[in-house]
This record gives sequence, C-alpha cells and structure tokens, in this order.
Amino acid sequence: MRIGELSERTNTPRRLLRYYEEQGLIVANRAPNGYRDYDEYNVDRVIQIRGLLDAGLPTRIIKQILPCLNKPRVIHFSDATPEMIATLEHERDRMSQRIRCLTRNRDAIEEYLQTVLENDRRKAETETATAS
Amino acid sequence: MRIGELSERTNTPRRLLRYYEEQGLIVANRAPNGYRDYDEYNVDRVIQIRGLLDAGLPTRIIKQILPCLNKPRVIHFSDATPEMIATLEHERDRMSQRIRCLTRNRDAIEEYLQTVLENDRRKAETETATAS
DNA sequence: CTTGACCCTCACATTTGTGTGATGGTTTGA
DNA sequence: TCAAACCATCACACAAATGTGAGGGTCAAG
Repeated sequence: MRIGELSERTNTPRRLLRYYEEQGLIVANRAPNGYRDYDEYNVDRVIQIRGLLDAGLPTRIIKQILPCLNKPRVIHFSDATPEMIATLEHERDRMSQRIRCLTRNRDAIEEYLQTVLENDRRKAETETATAS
Repeated sequence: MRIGELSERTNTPRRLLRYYEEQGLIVANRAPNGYRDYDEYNVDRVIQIRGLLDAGLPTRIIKQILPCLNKPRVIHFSDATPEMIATLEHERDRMSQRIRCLTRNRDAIEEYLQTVLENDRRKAETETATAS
C-alpha cells in the first residue's frame, strides 16, 4: 500500500510516517516511480510505535526494543549482546515504573469520578423528591 | 524547605522546579528575601509530576488532573463542571490505553529476555560439558 | 491533454521539556 | 569583611515530535 492508505489506516500524518522511517522505525519498499510501498504488517507496527511514543518512549528506544517484539523471536540470538540485554532490562523496568504510576493515578481519577457522579445522582434524587 | 533541598530530595533540577511552578503544577511560598519556600508535601507532588511527565502526559493535562488526586477529594464538588468530568474520563481512558500498550510490550520484552537468557544458560552448560 | 489526487524531497516553524550560563542579591562561617 | 554557597530572574539554546508549505513529479479519469 502507499503512504496515503497507511496514513489513513493508522490515523497518522504522512509527515510522521516519513519521520518514523527516517528514524529507522519502519521500512518502505519503493515503487519504480519512487513512491513508498508498504507491507501490510506496517499497519500494526505503526500503531504500536504511536502507542509507545504516546507512553513516553523516545524513538531511539523504540527502535531498540522493536526487534524483540516480533513473533519469530527464536531466530535472532546473535544480536543479543550483553549491552543490549542490559538496555532491555533497564527499559523493561522503566516501563513497569510507568505502568505503576499510570495505574495509581488512573485509579485515583476513577475514584474521584465515582464520588462526584454518585453525588450528582444523590442531588438529582433529592431534587426530584422536592419537586414532587 | 528551599529549592535546593526540594531539588535534592526529588532528584529534579531547580530549573524544572521553577518551570513546574510557572506551569501551575506546584506553588511556592516566598520568604521575606524572595527565596521560594516549599511545604513538605511538595516532595511527593513533584515525584508524582515527574512520573506522569515520563509517562507521556503533558503539563497542561497534569495540571488538570492533579487537583483530583489529593486525599480530601470529598471537599471539592463545585469545581466538577461537566467539561471537567468529560476531560477526566477522557484522560482516564487514555491512561488505560497507555497502560495496556506498556504492559503488552513490557511482557514481550520480558519473554524475549527469558528466551535469550535460557539459551545462554544452555550454551554455558554445553561448553562446560565439552570442556570437561 | 489537462485536471485532480496522489506522491516526492526539502526546509523552515512551533511546542514542550530541558540544559546552561550570565548577572546579581542574601546568608553564613572563617 | 570576604568567600562560598545559596537564591533570584532572564535569556538564549537544544532535542524531539510534529505542523506546514513550496516546488515539482506521476497517473488515472474525463
């Protein structure tokens, strides 16, 4: 597919698809006329990239961890240098931290919303009772 | 406490503490000489702010959700405008999305690490066996 | 063959969170 | 009293992700 379709299906500006390619996050084949030609799997990949970016990971790190996230992970062992493993462990820990932080705060928001909504409900009931 | 102590205890450059204040995320009293004077609770608050920033939330949003995260949430009901509630629900959902994305990817990294480490272990055993 | 809808590259701009340093006031201890 | 270690404001700089648009090809439909 061409960049327009990938853009639509991932809800991502073309500009950013080119940017991700420049950063080495995705790869595009080229049609004879120079147009980018994307394989189907890039749809999921781009969505994944955007999710990670939105969760605070910079492209530099995403680039490093992406290769480990594909199914046939049994294949590449040679590229697992000690530094790479250290990086992965570190990023895994940072992600766990983020998850804890987000969870804690989301639950607080949820609790707040519950309280407020419940209060609204009570207020509505009281008003109905008064009106009738 | 003054800015230096808060900086040390939160592991945050002074520059950023001033920035967070400028963005309305924290408030500082002023000593007669103009020095910022922070209350104790700002330590936790700053740590929380940094966590959220690291998880991809911009200061604008953090500012909006912070007021809902303090214990005496029973107090403020009046400030719960419908738009505010909508914002909170929206951000809560976005945070859940981030959590799912991070969890999925962290688990994938973990699985990869397990595979690689196990393989290393096996290789080490084989070599030992061969050597002896 | 032209028009409209694609695509390309290049380049400059903006926002956000940070880094860094200049310039200068306050406080504390030798 | 003077130096060191704080603090203040201000301002310029920077990286990363993203916006925007100019200038110019390609291609299919009318």
